Amino acid sequence: MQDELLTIGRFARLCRLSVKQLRHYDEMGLLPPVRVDASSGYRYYTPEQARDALTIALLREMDLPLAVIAQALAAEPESRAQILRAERDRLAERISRDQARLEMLERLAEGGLPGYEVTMGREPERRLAVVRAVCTPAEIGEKVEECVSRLLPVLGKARIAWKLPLWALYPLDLEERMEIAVGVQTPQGDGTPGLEFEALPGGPIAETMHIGPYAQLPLAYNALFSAIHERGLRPQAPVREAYLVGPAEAPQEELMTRLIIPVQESMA
Amino acid sequence: MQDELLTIGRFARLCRLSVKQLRHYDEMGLLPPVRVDASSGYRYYTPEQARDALTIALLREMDLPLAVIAQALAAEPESRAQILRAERDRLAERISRDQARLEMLERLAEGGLPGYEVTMGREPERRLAVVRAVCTPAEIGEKVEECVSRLLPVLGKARIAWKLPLWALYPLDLEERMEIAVGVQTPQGDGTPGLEFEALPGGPIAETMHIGPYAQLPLAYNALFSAIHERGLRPQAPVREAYLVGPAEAPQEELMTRLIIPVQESMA
DNA sequence: GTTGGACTCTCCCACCGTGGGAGAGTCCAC
DNA sequence: GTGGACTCTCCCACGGTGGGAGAGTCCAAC
Repeated sequence: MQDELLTIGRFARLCRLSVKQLRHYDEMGLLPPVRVDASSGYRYYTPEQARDALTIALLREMDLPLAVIAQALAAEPESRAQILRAERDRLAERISRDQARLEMLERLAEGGLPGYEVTMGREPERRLAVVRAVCTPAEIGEKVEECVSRLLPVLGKARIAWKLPLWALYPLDLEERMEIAVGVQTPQGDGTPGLEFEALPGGPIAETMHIGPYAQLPLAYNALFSAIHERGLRPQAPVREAYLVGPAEAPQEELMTRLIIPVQESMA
Repeated sequence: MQDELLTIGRFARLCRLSVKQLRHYDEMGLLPPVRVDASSGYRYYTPEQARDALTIALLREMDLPLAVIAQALAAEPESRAQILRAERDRLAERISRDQARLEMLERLAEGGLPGYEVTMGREPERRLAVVRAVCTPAEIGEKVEECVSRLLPVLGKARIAWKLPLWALYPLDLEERMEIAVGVQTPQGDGTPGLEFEALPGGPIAETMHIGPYAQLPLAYNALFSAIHERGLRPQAPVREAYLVGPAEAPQEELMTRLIIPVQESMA
């Protein structure tokens, strides 16, 4: 008795979808009714279509875009699994982003925005031995780690004396292609292969201390840049981070990072 | 020197916002420029406005709606913290929903949709002693637990003999106000205060077995309803779940739940 | 002065998925 | 054949952002 045709309203109730949704899925070719009456335009569905409709509802529940669902429904099981895995990864990434957001929001809600004390001061000249990398804003964490694990062996092999803390240098703007540098202060090492040098000029800077996970650094930068702009100063690249207490020495919550941004009087 | 005025482009670069965004925030009154040239319409910002702009950027980064950001900026610190806490809760809830989605997607990607074997069969008549509750789809889990912890003491006190498994009954449609029932099969107990009785008629049913967390039940229902509709049958309320292995006996991954939906030949 | 290039303005349209509502037409049971 | 429930199409709304058209403005270099 499968030939029985269902009007859109009935079919919608069966599948827990709205009539609007079904019409939309028809329009976009995702789930066309088996029959559309030529004169009245009425859509008619068969009960067998409930399988696809339910699957659509299920995948929508998981927030897959309709376009992706369309692909998945049309694909062979293997490439369908491929698509679903890709969506799973997308979702997993969103969750981890949201986790970071949640922790920041937590901190904001508890401590309020004024949680950071920004100090204007002067930095001495420093000469850093660095290694460099290019990355997107999202990759910063891993790239810095990678840089550290490239840097330390080179320093060791060349028997270069250096002192903590580790430093990292960043451009002022978070672009899709940012060049970063990770290094340590040292007077030695000229000409060591794999090593480059960065002369950080001394001068006026704004700084603050961030205590907590690196994912919450944006809070500190918010305070820092606010303070700089409010004073009518201009930030100067590169932004410098000094890792006073790093992940090897303490848990996430106790990491200490000193953030330094060189500034220049804007008009003077 | 704070009186220096910035054009929208400069200001946008300062705050890592796009010109479009700034114009939008102006239109909606969230961040109006200090000065708008009457004849040219040019917007001019002061460096002090960077604080608000950066805060907006920060909160947007955490996905707060602009309307909420506007509230938060305008509010006193205490009610601001209130707002942020509310947003935090919203985000936390989204994360947990996404977690459930992720697990389902995982299962879908690995096992594929055909992971469920649906059996058509017959159920005998059953008489359940139940307690009832009203809830939204999201609350089902906790409400069922609560029902169980209401049910068992009543049964114990009234010295009613009953047998496992625990059953739950649900309406066919997941509405905002769903009435659910949780109970056990027993021939006794008439008139016990706090206890109601539900006579489940025997007859044709469709069933499947779900193994895994309750958050993944939608997958099983998808298969179950698909099978029912494909055969041209009509599901009959109430949907029955039998908790063969519950959370007290096994970890999440090993929970066993039997899903039963009574059916009726659609035309016969 | 004038010119050119970088900037800005406003206005409209697009995305995504869904819902609301208008106004007209259709189905079916009584 | 009539009423009520259903369906149709078409447009607009939400959120926040971006793209692009076409016109106007600013400022520095010549």
